[in-house]
Amino acid sequence: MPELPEVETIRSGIAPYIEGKAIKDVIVRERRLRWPVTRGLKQKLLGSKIAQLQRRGKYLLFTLPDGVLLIHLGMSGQLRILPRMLPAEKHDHVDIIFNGDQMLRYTDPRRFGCVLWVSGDPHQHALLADLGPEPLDKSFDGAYLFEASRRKKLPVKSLVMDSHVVVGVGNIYANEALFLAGISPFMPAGQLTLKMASTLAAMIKKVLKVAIKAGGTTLKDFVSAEGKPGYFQQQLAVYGRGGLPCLQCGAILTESRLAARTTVFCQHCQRQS
DNA sequence: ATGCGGACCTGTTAGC
DNA sequence: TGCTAACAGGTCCGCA
Repeated sequence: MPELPEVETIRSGIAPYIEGKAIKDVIVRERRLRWPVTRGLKQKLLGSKIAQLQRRGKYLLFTLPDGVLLIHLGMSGQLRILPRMLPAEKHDHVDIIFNGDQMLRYTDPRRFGCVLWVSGDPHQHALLADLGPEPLDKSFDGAYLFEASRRKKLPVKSLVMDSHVVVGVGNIYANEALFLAGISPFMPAGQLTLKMASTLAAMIKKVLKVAIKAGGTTLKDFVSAEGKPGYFQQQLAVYGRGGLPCLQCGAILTESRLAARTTVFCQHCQRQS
């Protein structure tokens, strides 16, 4: 479900409800996520206050006095603020209950996400240590992307979706950014010029920023912490528009598969090489 | 080292 | 209507 804008929407939506709140109870109904939910999670969390909620790529980091709660939503994860006593449904795997009347509920039908306790510096954790820069940071720019693409034969779309190169760019926004940059998703990364890499980096930033402002993209079931959908889908130029006319030139958009992911582009507007 | 395909899961939808 | 196959917003791992 979530790419960077959706995770950021969740982060900013949840933060005011939980920062400074003490944890009163923790209920784990299903430990079998991507990695097993940390044993003894309840003991780690009970009684402590969440100092802040940060994001690194698509990971959420809940900072507590003795460590960090690391949550990833995978493809189908949801994180919502709900009334404390709301009955659990089928895929409601973890509840974190606060003093007062609210809880944070983790729901994930496909169970590709994770809920892990990390003691010590979370950025040293194996899942975070090797991540690339944040796309909205200054360190991610054309020069960086150009350098990262040298001697690479893989398609440029796969390059920008590699979290070790840059975090947060999933299938929707990779398609959109490549369209805005006028670059074919299939172009071998090593064929990018510095100018193309600069345009692409700029378009990645642009599309992510606009999507964050819109509260993310709701194709099917994405909802924010408060249960509200996102609105960026109204601005998608290519994703989900295969077979429809290109908004720029009117040619029919091509839909194909690249690395087992749906890829939509305009053969006229997006250069092959 | 690089790049690809498979794997992990369930739910929904398209097609016969 | 019902069955089956394909597909879905992620990403780690093993293999060539």
